[in-house]
Amino acid sequence: MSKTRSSSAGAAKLPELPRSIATIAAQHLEREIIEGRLDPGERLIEEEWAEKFGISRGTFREVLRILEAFKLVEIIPRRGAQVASVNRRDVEEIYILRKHLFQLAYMYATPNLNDDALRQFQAIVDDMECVAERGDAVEFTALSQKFDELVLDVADIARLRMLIEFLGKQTIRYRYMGFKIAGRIERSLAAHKRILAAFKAGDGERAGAAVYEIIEWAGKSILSAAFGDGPAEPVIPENGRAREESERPPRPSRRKVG
Amino acid sequence: MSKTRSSSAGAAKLPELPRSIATIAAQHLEREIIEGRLDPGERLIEEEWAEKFGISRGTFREVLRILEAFKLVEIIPRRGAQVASVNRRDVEEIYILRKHLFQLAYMYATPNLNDDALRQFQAIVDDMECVAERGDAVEFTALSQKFDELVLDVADIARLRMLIEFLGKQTIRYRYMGFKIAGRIERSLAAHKRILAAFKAGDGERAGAAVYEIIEWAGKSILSAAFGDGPAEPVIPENGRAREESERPPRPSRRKVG
DNA sequence: TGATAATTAATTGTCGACACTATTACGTGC
DNA sequence: GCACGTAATAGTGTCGACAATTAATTATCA
Repeated sequence: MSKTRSSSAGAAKLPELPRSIATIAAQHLEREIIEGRLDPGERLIEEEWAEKFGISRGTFREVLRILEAFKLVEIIPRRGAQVASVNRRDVEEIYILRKHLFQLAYMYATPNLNDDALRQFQAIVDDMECVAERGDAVEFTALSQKFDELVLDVADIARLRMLIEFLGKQTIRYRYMGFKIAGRIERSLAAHKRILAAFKAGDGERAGAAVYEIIEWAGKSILSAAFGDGPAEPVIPENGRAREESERPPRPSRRKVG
Repeated sequence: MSKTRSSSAGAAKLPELPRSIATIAAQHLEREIIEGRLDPGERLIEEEWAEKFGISRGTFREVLRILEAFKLVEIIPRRGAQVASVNRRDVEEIYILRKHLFQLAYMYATPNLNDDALRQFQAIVDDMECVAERGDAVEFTALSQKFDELVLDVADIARLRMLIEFLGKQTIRYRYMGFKIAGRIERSLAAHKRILAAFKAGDGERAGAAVYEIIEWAGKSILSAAFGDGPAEPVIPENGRAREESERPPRPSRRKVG
């Protein structure tokens, strides 16, 4: 539904340009990584995966390059590729940016809202309310994402969507943890109600502030859920400042087990 | 100097991991595109360029994938790659985001400032003042970029830098136009003085507001310089909203001339 | 027994070739 | 002269093979 991104009206019917095999394979591997079926740091052996996808190594190499650009895999020259790992600091960073970017999206969306869009937002919030009673976290998250998607459609800044997607892909693994966080649904629902009200009032500032807050809260929750509490890793720079490679699997071991 | 990004202290001495040939070639082609030596829409024939770089087509294909991720080339399956084109709306978008992202950078940098960093900023502004008297736009721009780089170092949010770079690469072609804009140096110099003062006062808000303004102004100037005035292309959607592919070279013609 | 050096195996880097497709150029009929 | 269909050609899609390099294993020596 949000896949084709043909949000509102039964819009466009682009010629649906054929996607290259590399792109398709990239999307598949991306899902594997994003949805956590592959562990961070896990090696991605070209021949192995090429065979899995039924493509040649050369083509799979393109796949790796694509995913490298999204920071989903790390390519170490002459040593191979591995699933990118995300440490605590990375998640902190991403959530800092995420909250600001969504704030922008919601702010820029507001003046573009029309009655039709407002109705759609209202419908989603209604659904949320319904789902919240059941306590269905998975479905609630889907609705929340639908809401965000629609906002991005309305904001109509293609690159803003790209930036958010770029960051989002790197944290979905962790966002799934959000399911279990106590009070998440209630908070999020309340936030969305506030946002909807702000939308109706044409108050972009307030809408933006509301997402900002809820994302900030979500970020903190996920951080403590995933990495335990404490104000970020102690981060004791060796010489002034050199976090960077602080935490990394010792080295991709050649054989899985032996 | 800003190349190695070893900002302040004579930091780190990472093993300087060897870069793959594809990465290097990608950087070269990137420069060609970014610095405007290749026209937007120009076809990039694999064999041709592979030979130019002394690499094989397969490797150049990786190059194309890398640059595609940065939106510097467009790959149309079964039809080939071409230098990405940027229309007026793209530039508008990019500048909207650019000003917000830099605002963030400057805001987040402020609390991290120490005396050493402040001295460096002071030095750059001094240089700027000097260069401004000569009216050397090129050198002034270099200093301005150095200033930005340093801010990003201090802000210390790796992904913020990435996002800014991502957007920046797509507009350098146009930013060069900024050289010629009347009053640019004076305005920019004044802005940087304000920023420096804000930094010294530890006032991130003010610093952020200052960059925001100067970038907004720069964006507008470049827009009118590059595309003429008028409030964005008329953008008359065919069916609700479908700008997207509005303006694009008719199709990459097979042969250059005939 | 522990450390170091030679050997072996696994995996990446790179290339050249062939198959396939889309675009152009040409030719035929109306 | 124009529309349509057909042949030629440029260029991409894909593959398999070989060379180079790194990491793991074994052998050697103190």
